Amino acid sequence: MSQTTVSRALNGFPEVSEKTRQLVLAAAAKHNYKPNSRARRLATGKSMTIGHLVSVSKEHEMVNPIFVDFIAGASARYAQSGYDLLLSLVPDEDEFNSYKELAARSAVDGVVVHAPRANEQRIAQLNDLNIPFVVHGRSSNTIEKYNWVDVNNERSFYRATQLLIELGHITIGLINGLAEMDFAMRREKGYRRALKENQIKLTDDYLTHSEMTEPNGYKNALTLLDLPTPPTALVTSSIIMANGIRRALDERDLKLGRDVSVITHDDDLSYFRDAAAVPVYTATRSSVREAGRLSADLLLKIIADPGRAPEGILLDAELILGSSTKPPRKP
Amino acid sequence: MSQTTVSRALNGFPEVSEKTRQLVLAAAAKHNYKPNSRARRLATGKSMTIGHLVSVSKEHEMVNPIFVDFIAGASARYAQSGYDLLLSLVPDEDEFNSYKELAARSAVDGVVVHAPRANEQRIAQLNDLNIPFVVHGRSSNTIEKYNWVDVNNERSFYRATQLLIELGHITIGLINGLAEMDFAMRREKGYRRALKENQIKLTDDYLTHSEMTEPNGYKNALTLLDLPTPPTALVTSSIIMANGIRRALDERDLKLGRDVSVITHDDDLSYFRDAAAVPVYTATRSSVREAGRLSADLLLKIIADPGRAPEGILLDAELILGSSTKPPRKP
DNA sequence: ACAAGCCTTCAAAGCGCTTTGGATTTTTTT
DNA sequence: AAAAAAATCCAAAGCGCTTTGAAGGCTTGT
Repeated sequence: MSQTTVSRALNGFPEVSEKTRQLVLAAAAKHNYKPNSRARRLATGKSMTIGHLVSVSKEHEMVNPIFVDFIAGASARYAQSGYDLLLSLVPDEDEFNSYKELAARSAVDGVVVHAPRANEQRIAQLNDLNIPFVVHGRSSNTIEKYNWVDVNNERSFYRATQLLIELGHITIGLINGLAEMDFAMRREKGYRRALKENQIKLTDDYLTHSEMTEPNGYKNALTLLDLPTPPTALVTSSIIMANGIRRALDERDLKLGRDVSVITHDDDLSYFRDAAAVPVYTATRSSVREAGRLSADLLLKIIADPGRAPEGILLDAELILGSSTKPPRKP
Repeated sequence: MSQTTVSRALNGFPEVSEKTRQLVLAAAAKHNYKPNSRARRLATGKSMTIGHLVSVSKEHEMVNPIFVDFIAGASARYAQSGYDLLLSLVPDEDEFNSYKELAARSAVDGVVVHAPRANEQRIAQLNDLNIPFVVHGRSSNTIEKYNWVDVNNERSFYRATQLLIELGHITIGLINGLAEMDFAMRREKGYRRALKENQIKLTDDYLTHSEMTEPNGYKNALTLLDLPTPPTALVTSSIIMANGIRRALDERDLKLGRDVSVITHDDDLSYFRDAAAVPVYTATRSSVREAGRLSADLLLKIIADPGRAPEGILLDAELILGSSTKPPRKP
């Protein structure tokens, strides 16, 4: 049997009879034959690989655990379509060079961009490189068209803040992610809008920006609690920070909910799933794993049809009531 | 200039003069030329790719965040040596098939095995497939020779338990990872040995096994605290569970350290770095990122020299004193 | 000045597939 | 039964590199 026939049988071309195809498939299965990826990729001109470049800040060397869940969502989709996932953690200063290199040696058919900043250089750069990509998040100060999957951060944090205000809170702190991050900026915007609409004036002292680690949650909560007029409620961007906040409250002998209300954004991380009947935290919840799935689907669509007009997928976070929010304690 | 000369100049062969090489390099830099990965890999017969298969339990769909930090460590090493990192999250039931498929289509030059069980099938299977691999961890009930990088789990937990006993604790609980995991088994062994050497007899009620999530830490701590004779000290396998334990203590109005002592294993995760002058938790600490680096180095060595005798690298966790351990409270 | 020897360059083969275009066989139509 | 059409199959080219084996250009020694 000729090489051509085998190749066609394996790749589902119609020129080969069903009988022959079955024969080929049986033989392949028997000998555990799979076409060599390297040869196949050279012949087809496709890399059958999606790149995920996540940048690691040189100073802090930190990698946000949400990536695992995001990638868990995406990975399954790639596998279904026969794509491999190439992961690269790059120091943020040579982020662009990494993209350029991947493009030059054409190692990937597409990439997903993680953690975009409010004005993100990578988007224009990737458009220039002409390599299909999807951004997980958006970039506010970018005019270029691009594909993205994001949560409605502004609205979520507006609602969260609004909820606290309706409960009677006036002094509300925001423990946010790094200031340059797009999601952090949008969340701050939502927070500010709610305050403004309710004629609440707060200085920027009630606002912190940092990498969303547990220790930072702790530290920033303490900072806010030490203000002359400490907040009676906190909004925070990550359930990991919320863990730190709880530790700070604990140390100050304050009770979560009773003494200080907390609303957190909840990415529904598998190792922090707040799934009790009454969740621990009132939260703006949106599954980052689902975002991973959607991003993967979108990227595969773009690759299949390069002419496609850029698309944005906006996910609405649910506002889930838990036991960490109560009216402020009467003095 | 001929293709040969260019290829040799780029790949650092001695047959090309320094002058020519500089010329070639300059031209390559100018046009941002990088040899096409696909072609190069076919020609050399190497995939220049390392596979990381992490298995996702079908039911829980969970991915342990320690992978991010481990991979962050490994990824840098791969990049240095020109290797790509192929990440695949596979449902645990078709773990083996995934390896087989990777081998058949020869998509990787080596793999690292994550989260080995006490008797791990994959080791024999990979030896059969004859594909270079390193295990992050070990597998107790495996006779095969293999390369591994592991922490001295048994000794760490022996020391941790011993420390609690020396402080005066008698009733000590262990909140461990899944029972089938090798690390969990070893840690239990260390815990039991310390108890035994001190003639302390405890039923298995003081021992829990589960995936190491925050909610499980919480739940299991409550279970232990609700025993007729509640433990005055707890040892746990993950700082994420420790967060859950602290929540449980908080809910019971118990103070970490004062009322209940806790020692946790600390993988030094970037988002949970316990770096205060006096750490929050007394901990057996070992950087999983460092383990990632070492595993990568070892794997690259094996690939470069396939004849190499299998090697094991045993890391000793430090026992770090924090403020979560005190003598038991006098009743 | 010429042969020997080394340094440098090159043409061509080959990596293991897919894909093209043509050849062969089988089926259908007249 | 012969011709036309459809269904199969096949040989060979090509994907973009690396690598082999041989040729060309320089230098050195006599």
